[in-house]
Amino acid sequence: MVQKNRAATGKSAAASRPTIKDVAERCGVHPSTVSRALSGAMSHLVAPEVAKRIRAAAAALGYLPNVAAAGLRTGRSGLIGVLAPDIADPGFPPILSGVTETLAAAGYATIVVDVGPDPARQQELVDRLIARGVDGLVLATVLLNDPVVGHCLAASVPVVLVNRGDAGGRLPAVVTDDEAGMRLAVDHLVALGHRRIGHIAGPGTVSTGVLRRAGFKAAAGRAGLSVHDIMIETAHAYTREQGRLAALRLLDRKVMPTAIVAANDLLALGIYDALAERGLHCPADVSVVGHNDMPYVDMLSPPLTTVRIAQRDMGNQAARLLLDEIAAPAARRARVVLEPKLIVRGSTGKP
Amino acid sequence: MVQKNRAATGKSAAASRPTIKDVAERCGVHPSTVSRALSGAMSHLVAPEVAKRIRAAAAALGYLPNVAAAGLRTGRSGLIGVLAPDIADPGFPPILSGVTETLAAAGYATIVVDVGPDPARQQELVDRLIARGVDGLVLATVLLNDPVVGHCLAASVPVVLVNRGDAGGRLPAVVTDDEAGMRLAVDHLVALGHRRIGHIAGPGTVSTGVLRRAGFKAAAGRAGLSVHDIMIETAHAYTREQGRLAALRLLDRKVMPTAIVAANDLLALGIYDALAERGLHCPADVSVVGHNDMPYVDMLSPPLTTVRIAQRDMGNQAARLLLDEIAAPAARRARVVLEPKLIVRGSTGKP
DNA sequence: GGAGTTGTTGCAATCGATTGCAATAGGGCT
DNA sequence: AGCCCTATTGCAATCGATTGCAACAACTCC
Repeated sequence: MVQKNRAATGKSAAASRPTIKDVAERCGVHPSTVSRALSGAMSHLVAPEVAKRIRAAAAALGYLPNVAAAGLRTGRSGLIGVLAPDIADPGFPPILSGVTETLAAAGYATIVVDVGPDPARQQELVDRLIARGVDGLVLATVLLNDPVVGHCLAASVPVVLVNRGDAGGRLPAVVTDDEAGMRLAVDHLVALGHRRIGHIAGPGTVSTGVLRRAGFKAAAGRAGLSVHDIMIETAHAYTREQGRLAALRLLDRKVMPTAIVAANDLLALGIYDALAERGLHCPADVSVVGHNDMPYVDMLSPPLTTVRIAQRDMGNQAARLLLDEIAAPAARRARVVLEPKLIVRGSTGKP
Repeated sequence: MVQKNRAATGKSAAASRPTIKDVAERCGVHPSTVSRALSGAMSHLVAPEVAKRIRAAAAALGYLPNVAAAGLRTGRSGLIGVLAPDIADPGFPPILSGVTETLAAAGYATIVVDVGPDPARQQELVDRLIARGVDGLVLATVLLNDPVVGHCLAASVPVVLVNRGDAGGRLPAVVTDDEAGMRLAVDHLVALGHRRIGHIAGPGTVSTGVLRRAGFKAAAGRAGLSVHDIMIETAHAYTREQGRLAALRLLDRKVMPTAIVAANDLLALGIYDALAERGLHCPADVSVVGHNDMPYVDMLSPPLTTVRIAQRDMGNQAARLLLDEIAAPAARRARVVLEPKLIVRGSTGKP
């Protein structure tokens, strides 16, 4: 009687959604039959006419299968965790967009978590995601020697790195060719006639920081610049403000560079700030090259010359790699390296 | 023997994480005791010394409670679904950041879903989230008369709207005072001496589109402008490209406006594009005012004068509202309206 | 010394769906 | 007519954690 009542009340029965049992009762069949009829893989086991009746009843009741309950039984949650350094950083959304696009197409939902500055917190967040039963992890946050890598390996949960790699190459990753990107930037400046070139490097703890710095030095050497021609300052974080501070340090040196290559567009924004502060003009006094080609840098004054990396594509590929790994956990650790491209705009000119 | 083996093998036992049962066996107690010891609310029911032993064993095993299983029993998942119009739109991340910040502090994780253009898809995505057992929903995507509102009401799942409202005010929402924002913009331009002012309105299907358009008209009237002084073009979407097209329509009229107010910063970017295309200069030929103060519009050329809305705060308040609603489903439908602020930069000047 | 507390712990049902196995019915075959 | 095979369905265990209820011990109090 009670059930009858509940069924009759229908949706006004507040929080309690209809379950597979309600559908079964309404059709006079066993819950397992309903499960099979709605399942896709097992639906060939149920008579077509009965299946149709069940689908109709499910629709009429507004039945939605409880994914968590199914996941408990099957051991797969259909959830993927994504660790982001900072969602508000305009460089990240395109990557995320690519990741979710590919994962959604494969039936996965994504939980995005902002890590913040504390790396210890990162480990805890990974645990929280594992506790939620994620089927895999995308990390856009790893440091070069990050304990979280070992942690993930120990937990034997499928993981891919995106945008940043780890030192040992112990996990599959999708990154860009950081050294090639810097070579594009330096060669462009040298071709314009620059010889005193500065570099604002990213933090020494992340792969893009050290690889782009190394790429800068290598490219300068290959172009025939001496160690006295180049000057490097390190930004302590990939932020506009840290870019400004590092740029000021560069501009206050005895001999000022005629061009500056930033490891990141956000740092380049900071260079613009510093130049304005010193009353200098770009590109007349100092040329500036960014890195990443984040959205809308073509609207800056002057439009930013920068190294474009295929962020959305990076996200797509990372997702695909993760799906592969979920399907075949034994698969080899892949490392995809994407080619960057120089986009010349108005922030670079002859010295 | 088998269990013993598995326990001894420890973490190398591949996919199978330790369960509450493993912890219980290791301590020689019943699983329910472990649950209580680790629970927080029920931990006062277990002897302190036993609790300590249990916590130690849990840590040693690397035990993480299976959130999905707990949720199945308790009926709460600790998940909140967020529907976004477009993660890549730079106006959205600050809102999202505020939402997740407040929700994370309350122990909730968020699933962010990009809706895309198709509204029917939105309904399906809501269903998918409900099937995942979300405890609440944040919608940043609703149209003025959106069927999804009724859908959510029928499903009796806690919901708040953010940034955009619905026509009937049937759901709690956190929005900005769109009409006040337009008044700020129009008054500023009129004070500078402008009389022929154009407006690029957002789509007529979303609240910000119609309210800002109405606010523009009202402000113009109040400032003494006649209907012949003002001219309005509608953008079919909040994108740079649609802004460009609408701006071109405005610039090609017989009498050109000396200033244009955009319903959105992205549309304002499109105005910049259109001006460049026609060889016009801002603010010398045409002044431009944006709306939202999205990140880095201060770096544009010229820096954009715009109406700032407190996006992060908006996200925070929306999350808080949702938490209230989850705690007390019967609570009254609140509507929080935030005050916008005019940020004057270089894109506006005398006509 | 017996009754009544208080503090701890175990038992077993439960959440909703999935799936291997058993059971049934009906058809075709010899 | 009897047997086997196949198609369809039901049964019951299971995933991992939570929680009301019962059981039990130690202790207090009269």
